[in-house]
Amino acid sequence: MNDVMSAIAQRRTQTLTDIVQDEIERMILSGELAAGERINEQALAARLGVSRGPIREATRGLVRSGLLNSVVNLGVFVRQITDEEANEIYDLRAVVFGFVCQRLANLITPQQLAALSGLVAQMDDAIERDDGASYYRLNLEFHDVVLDFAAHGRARQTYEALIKETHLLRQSALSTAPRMRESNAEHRAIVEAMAAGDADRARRLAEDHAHGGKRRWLLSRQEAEERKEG
Amino acid sequence: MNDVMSAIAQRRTQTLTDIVQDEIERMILSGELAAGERINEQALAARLGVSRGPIREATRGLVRSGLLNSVVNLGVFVRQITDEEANEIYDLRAVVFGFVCQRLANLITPQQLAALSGLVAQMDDAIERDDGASYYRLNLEFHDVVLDFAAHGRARQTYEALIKETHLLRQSALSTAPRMRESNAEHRAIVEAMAAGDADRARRLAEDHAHGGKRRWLLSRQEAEERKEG
DNA sequence: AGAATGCAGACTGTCAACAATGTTTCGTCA
DNA sequence: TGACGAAACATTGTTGACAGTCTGCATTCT
Repeated sequence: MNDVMSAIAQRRTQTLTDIVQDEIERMILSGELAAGERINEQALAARLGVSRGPIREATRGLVRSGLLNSVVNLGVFVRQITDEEANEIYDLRAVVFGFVCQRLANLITPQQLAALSGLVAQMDDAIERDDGASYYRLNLEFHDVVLDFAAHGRARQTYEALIKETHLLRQSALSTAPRMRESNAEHRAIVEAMAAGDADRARRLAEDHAHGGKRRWLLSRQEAEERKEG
Repeated sequence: MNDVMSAIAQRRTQTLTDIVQDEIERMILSGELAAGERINEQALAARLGVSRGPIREATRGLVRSGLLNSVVNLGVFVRQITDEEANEIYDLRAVVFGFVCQRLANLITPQQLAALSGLVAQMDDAIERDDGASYYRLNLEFHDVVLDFAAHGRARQTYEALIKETHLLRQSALSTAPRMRESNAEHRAIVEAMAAGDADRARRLAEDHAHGGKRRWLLSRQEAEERKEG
């Protein structure tokens, strides 16, 4: 019964194009589609059991949001991000996250502060247990919750679009314990600035934290290169 | 001869969908399509002499970039921006413009400084001549040039997307002389901060300037309301 | 042997038709 | 007269087919 309801509701609010778009997005972010790879319309249409129309409409949207790029008469490809573009994306991420934290510092409630502190504590635990997977998940949740609390829809939207693009980098998310410790210390400092109601400091720390993310990315990439060469 | 070349080049780089997309975007930004208005696929297809396929693909892209929104089985509509959304967009614009000016302050050349100063002077002239149209054009050019000089593709892209969204507000661009003077004084201050190499100050001034844009928008809207009531 | 040409297959770009959904009009009944 | 229902119309969602373009390979010519 509930299935039927949800199926109908689904059908009422989602078109095939929407479903296909989500699916392609998922395939890209999960790495199922590698950067630079071409999307074969016919093959994908056959696999999903739809015609090429919805596929083409879906890819159009993803082209516009930067996940794909399109070449006339050749098709659409999963976007390959250059180092320079990655740098720029990180820059903007830092700026937007800084803004969000500045804003949140001015309107955060004690309950929200407790929630953020709790997450930081949980991340500390995960580091002690050397549980990288949990840390990764909690880290995502921390940023997600901050975006939620800041209650700024457009900032959230922009930030999430940027995050999706960085996912195109397919960077090894694995991080060493020292790096996780460093990152979480920055989290704690941000929360403390918010607790003190020091919006400017919260902003500066948040920007530094995001830039730290770029630095840690560059480091882990460099190490990967060295492993490959050695 | 050159015509042939360009015609082929056109065909090589632009598909019908691209052309339609540009056209719809133009129609929205020029006000030809009002906010909230529905886009009739058949009618538009007939007018442009194409089939509905390219129209649908084009609208999909514009939905993704926020200029249109789509309702299943009803069609796509020119997006209507609420006051809250407009506020949020102005917030982000300020943040991005601040970042751009901060960056530019660190790498601007004497020639570029001279170019910006020149624009500020021209705007002063336009104000003295009470030439609102010229001021409007020069103001756009000033921001455009700043974005250019800053050489940050992603920031430019994000900023321009935000600008397009604010165009959905269809605000009377007319501005009074005192307001233009205020705005241009802010321009001059930004350029001076850049000349001094004071990136932090340039950033702060640029953010204030963008927030001033929001304030001036609210004022002119309020006046419009009062005119309507009175 | 190497370069140019022609051909076949695969794929994208575009279109027209069909199916499903929403809206309006008009007639009927209380 | 006004509310209700059904049929006609308009519009979107989806599909399959056709035309144009690109790629790779075989063939031909030098």
